[in-house]
Amino acid sequence: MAKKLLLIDGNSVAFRAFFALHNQLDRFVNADGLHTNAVYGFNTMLDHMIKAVEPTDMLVAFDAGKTTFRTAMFDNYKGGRAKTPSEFSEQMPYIEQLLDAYGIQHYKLKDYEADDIIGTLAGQADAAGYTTTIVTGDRDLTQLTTDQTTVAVTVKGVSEVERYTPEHVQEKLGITPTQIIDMKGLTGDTSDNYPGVTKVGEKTALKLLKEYGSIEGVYENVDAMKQSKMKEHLIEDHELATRAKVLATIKRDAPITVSVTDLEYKGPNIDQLAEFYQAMDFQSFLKKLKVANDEPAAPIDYTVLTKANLAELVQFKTAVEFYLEMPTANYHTSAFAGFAIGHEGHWFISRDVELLLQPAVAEILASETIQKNVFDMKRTIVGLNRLGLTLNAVDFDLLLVSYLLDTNDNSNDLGSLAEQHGYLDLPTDEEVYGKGVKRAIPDDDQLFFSHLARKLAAIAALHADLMKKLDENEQTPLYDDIEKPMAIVLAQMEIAGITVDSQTLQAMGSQFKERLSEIEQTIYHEAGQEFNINSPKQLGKILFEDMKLPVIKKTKTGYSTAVDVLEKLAPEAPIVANILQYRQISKIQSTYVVGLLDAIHSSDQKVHTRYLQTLTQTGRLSSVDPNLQNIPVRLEEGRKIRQAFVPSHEGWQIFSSDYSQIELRVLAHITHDKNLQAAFKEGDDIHAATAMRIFNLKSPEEVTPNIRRQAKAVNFGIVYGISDYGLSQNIGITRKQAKAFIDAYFQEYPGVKQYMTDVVAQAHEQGYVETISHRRRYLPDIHAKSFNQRSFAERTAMNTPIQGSAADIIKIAMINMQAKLKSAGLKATMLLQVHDELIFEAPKEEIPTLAKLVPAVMDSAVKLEVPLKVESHFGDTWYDAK
DNA sequence: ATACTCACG
DNA sequence: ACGTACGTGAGTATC
Repeated sequence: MAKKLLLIDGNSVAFRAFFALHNQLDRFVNADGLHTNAVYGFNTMLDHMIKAVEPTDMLVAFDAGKTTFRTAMFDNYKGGRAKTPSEFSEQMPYIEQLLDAYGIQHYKLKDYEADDIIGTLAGQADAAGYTTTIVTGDRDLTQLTTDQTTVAVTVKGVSEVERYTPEHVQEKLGITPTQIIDMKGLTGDTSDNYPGVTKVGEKTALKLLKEYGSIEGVYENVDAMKQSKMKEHLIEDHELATRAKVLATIKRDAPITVSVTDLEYKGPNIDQLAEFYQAMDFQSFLKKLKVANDEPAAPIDYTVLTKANLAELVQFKTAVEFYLEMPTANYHTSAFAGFAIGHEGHWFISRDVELLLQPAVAEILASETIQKNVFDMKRTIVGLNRLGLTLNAVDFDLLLVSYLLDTNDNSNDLGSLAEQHGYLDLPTDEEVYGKGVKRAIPDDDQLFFSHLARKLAAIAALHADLMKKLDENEQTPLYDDIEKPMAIVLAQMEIAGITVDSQTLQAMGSQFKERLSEIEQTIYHEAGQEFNINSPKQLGKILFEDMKLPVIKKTKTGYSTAVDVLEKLAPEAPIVANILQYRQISKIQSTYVVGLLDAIHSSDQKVHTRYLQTLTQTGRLSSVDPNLQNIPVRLEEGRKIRQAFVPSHEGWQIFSSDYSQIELRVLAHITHDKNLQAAFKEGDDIHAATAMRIFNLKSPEEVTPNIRRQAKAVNFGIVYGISDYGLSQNIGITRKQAKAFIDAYFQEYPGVKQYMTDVVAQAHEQGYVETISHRRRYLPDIHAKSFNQRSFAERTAMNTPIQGSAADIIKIAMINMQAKLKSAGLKATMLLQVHDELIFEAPKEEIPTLAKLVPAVMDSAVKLEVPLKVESHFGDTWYDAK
C-alpha cells in the first residue's frame, strides 16, 4: 500500500492553537486548574489532518530547548522574543500525553529545531517514495515543498490550512521552494531576529531572485550592477546575507535517531484517550469518541400523549419545556411533525398536533403564569399561530440566549448548540433525521419520540446555567427587555406579511424579458458569436481573450468581470456598456421579478419573510425567503419593483420612517467627541461639516458637491474601521491622499481617534467588544499573527459597537412602537424593518397620526448625547413612500 | 458545494 | 511590505 506520512511541527502548531483559542483561555480550564486551550486546539488539528490525509505513518517533532546550532552560530537568534506565557508552557507535557493516547510518535533532538527533524525525515521519505504532508504554523517550512511533499500551513484557527505544493509556492510567491531561503537571506527575519540586507524587503528580493536565481547568483553579478543605494547595501551586508541564508536553511541531514521506516501509525488507544479527555474535561471529544464507537445515547423515558391521558398535564403548574417539531426551515409553510411538552423528567410526546388544540395543552401554552422554556420562540410562536394557538410567558429561549452569550453560537440545531454548551445527551437533527434528500422524520416512534424528549431534557438541563452566564455578562436586560420582546414583535410582522401585486410584477417581467433579448442580440453581434452572458467564465474569455481588452483585476479562478472593472473598460468597446445594462436588468428580472413572484403565498397574495434574529455578528436582523431588506432603491429601473408592494386593504397607504445618519450619531455618542456632537446638535449637514473641517474651508459655499462626496466617503470609512487603502479605492485617490484625509479627520475629531485606539485595546484585553446594550462580539483574530486577519479583527472592533448599537436602538424602537400602536388603538401595522427604517401600512386617515407618532417613538428609543433624527414618507405603494 | 456577481443598510 | 473598507441574501454557473 502506498505510504502516506504526516509530519507535524509540534511547537508551532501548539502555539497557533494556544493563540487561536486565547480569548477563551478562561473557558478552557480543567478541574485541576490546568489551562487546556492549546491541548484542545491541537486535538482539533490532529483530528482534522488525520481525516484529511489518512496517514499510514506519522510523527510529531518538537523543539528540544532554547539553544541550538543556530544560537551557537548567532547568539541573538530568536532573541528579543516575548517570554512564552506560562499558561502555554504548562500544557506541553499534556500534548505529549495526548499523542501517546493517539499512538503517535513524537521526537525531539538536542541542538536542533523541530524544522530540522522534519526536513530530514521528509527527505528520507521522498527518497523512499512516500507521499508526505507537513503541518505547521510557520510559512518558512514551505521551502521543504517538493513533488511528493506538501506543506500545510495553518491559516485561520488550527483546522483551516493552506496547502503549498511547488506550483502553489510559485503562484503565490513567484519563486521556487528552494529559493525561499535565498529570499530570507536577502530580507532577514524580524521574528527570528536576524537581519538580511539593509532596505531589501520582499519586493526587492523577488526582483533580484528573478534576475539572478539565488544569493550566490546575486553576488556573482553584484559588481556589474549599476550604481545605486541597493548595490552599496548588498556589498556592505554580504556577510549578513550569507549568514541569514544559513540560518533560514532547514537541515536535511540532522543526526536523528529515528528513521522514516519506523513511524507506522496504528490509531488511538480508545480507553487511554477517553481517560485523557476525562482528565482534560473535553466533553465534546468524549462524545465524538462515543459516537465513533457507536455507543447509543442513554435511553430516555417519555409518555405518548393521547386524549386519554391529557389530564396528566395538570401537574405542570409553574413551568414546562415545550418543542414544536417542523421538519423544514420555513415555518410559515412547513408541515408539523409533532410536539413535546413536560417538565422535570416527565416528558409527553405526540405526532398529532391537533392535540395541541385541546384545552389541557392550549391553556398551558397561553397561560401567563406557567413559564415556557423553548428553543427558538419566534419559530414556535409562528408555528402555533398557524394552528390558531397563542404562546405566552416564554422564560427561557435556548437559541436566543446562546446567541447573546456568543454570536458565533448561531446554529439552528438544538443538538449542536447543546453540545457547544457541554450537554452531550442530544444527537443533532441531522444524526436522527438524515440530511439532504434523505432527510425525513423517522417512522419509528421510539426513535422519534426519544429525540423530542431529549430536546426538552437539553433545554431544561441548560436553563439555569446559561441564564447565570447571561447575568455574569450583564446581558439579562438585553435578553429580557430587547431580544425576547423583539421575537414577539418580529413574529407578528412575519405573520402580517406584506401584499405584493403579482400583476404589476408580471407586467414588468414581460417588459424586461423583451429588453433582455434585444440587448442579448446586440451583445452577440458585437462579440461576433453567441455565448452565455451570465457566465463570468465565458464572458471573461470573450472580453479579455477574443476582444483583447486590458485585464484590470483577476479573481481566484480567472478574470474579474465585476461592475468596477467593466466601468473602467466601457470607453474601450461598446459591448461593455451593453453587458452592464444586461446585468442590471437580468438581476432585477431573476431576483426581484421571478424570485418575488415565487415567494408570494397564493392564499393571501402576500410575502411572509423570516427575520433571522440570531445570525449576524453585530446584532442586526437578516431577512430570508424572501429577503425584503435588499429590494432595489438606488437606481430608478430597479426601484420600480417597489410599486408592486402595496397595502393589504383598499384605502390604505404605505408609511415609512427612517433614522437619518444613525451610525454617525452613535459614533458621536460613544466617542464623546465634542466637535462631532456639536455638528449634530447644530443640525448641520454632517458630510458638509466634515468637509469644512478636514479640508479647512472657511464658509459652507466652498463645499462643492465633489468635496462633500469625498467627506462623505471619509465618514463612511470611519464607521467601517478606516484604512487608507480602503478609502483610496473607494473614491479613486492615492493612498497618500487618503492617509492625509484620515489624519486630518482625526486631528479635527480627536475623540473619535481616542475611541478607535481604546476599542482595539479593549478587544485585545478582553477578547470582545460591546454595544450600548451589552451585546457582545468575540474577536479571536485580534491576536492573529497574520497582518490581514488581525487588521480585519481591528476594523471589526471599531465597526461592531457602532453598527450593533444602531441595531439595538431600532430594536427598542420597534418594541415601543408595537406597544404604542396597540395602546393607541390604531389599525396601522408594522410590516418591515430594513436596518434603519420601519415600514407600515395604515388606513389613509391614520397617516397624519403616524407621521407624529412614529418619529416620536423612534427618537426617544434611547437617550444619547446627540439627538436622533427621523424622516418619514408615505404613498400608495412602497415606491411612492419617498 | 463553491465562486462570482450584485441587491440592500 | 503586507493588502481591505462593515454587515447581509439570492441567483447563476460550474465543479
